[in-house]
Amino acid sequence: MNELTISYEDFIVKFRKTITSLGLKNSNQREYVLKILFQSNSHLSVDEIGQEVLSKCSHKISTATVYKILKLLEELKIVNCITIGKNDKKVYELNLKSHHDHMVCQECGNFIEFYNEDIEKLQKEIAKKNNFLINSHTMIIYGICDKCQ
Amino acid sequence: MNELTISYEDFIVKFRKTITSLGLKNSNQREYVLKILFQSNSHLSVDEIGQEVLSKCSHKISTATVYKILKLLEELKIVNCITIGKNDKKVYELNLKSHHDHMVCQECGNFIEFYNEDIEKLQKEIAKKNNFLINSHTMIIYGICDKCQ
DNA sequence: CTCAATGCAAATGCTTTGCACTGAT
DNA sequence: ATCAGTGCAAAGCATTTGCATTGAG
Repeated sequence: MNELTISYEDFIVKFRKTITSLGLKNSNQREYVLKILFQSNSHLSVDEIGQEVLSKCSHKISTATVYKILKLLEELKIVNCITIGKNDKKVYELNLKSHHDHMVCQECGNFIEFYNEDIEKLQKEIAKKNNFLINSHTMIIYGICDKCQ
Repeated sequence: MNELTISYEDFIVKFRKTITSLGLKNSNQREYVLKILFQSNSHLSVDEIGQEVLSKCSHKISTATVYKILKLLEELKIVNCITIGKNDKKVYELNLKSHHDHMVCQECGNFIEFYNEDIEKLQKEIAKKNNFLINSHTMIIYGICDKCQ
């Protein structure tokens, strides 16, 4: 589920082109956030991204800026955001991975990612039956993971 | 999807028994909220519940109280809460209906409910494979509904 | 040089909490 | 009479916004 098919270098070059083609300006902050997301295997919250930028890039980044950057990246479909769990925390991940859904352990908070072709197919069928045009979907299974039982 | 198998009278009598058996005290406010949820076909936000209580029960209810009541009802598994859409609004519905998932129209905000036995089965299989104990799940398909296309 | 991006602080919105008062048992 | 429930206002968070400053092109 986690094999990225693109190197960070290629990814960032592509990102710079995207930014430029939109008439926007790139910034170190944007690349810091992307680097952190690229390196991370897990889903990160806004605060976690800020902390990681500080510790791994030695740069204090404003929380407001992180929000602004993530908003842009979401619009560009470069990151995904999911709202998870009891406290409805929002977490972000790069959109490089193929689509997948999540099982969340209510004990330890860890995620298991999964993908099931048949479920995707069934979703499309249901949508078609209701003449509903699918844009995206989220599916989260809550429970207790192997370790925590 | 919407056929309730219990009358409001029976439902509220059962609720009173539950409250009493827990050593709690019932209140008009709790019954107002339950009545509104019972009457409603849609998912209501906290504010909407407050407004409906005012207009249909002629009683101004404190928002804090609505939150407290909903929290209790969630713990008692009497209501479900789902977080939906762009603005991550929380909406509530009675747990009387059988389990179902949702399609949300990103244009008009309306929901279509659906239930699919095969998807439920597949979820259970996936969980079993990962030795994950399912507690609950949410599945939301985002897109554009029939009317809005 | 120009205009977008950043960063701070203030503002907003949703939810929770503390506490005095009300009301159910 | 007792103790839970309510309602208000204040406090807490997460997120957004306004605006002056910084920096990329």
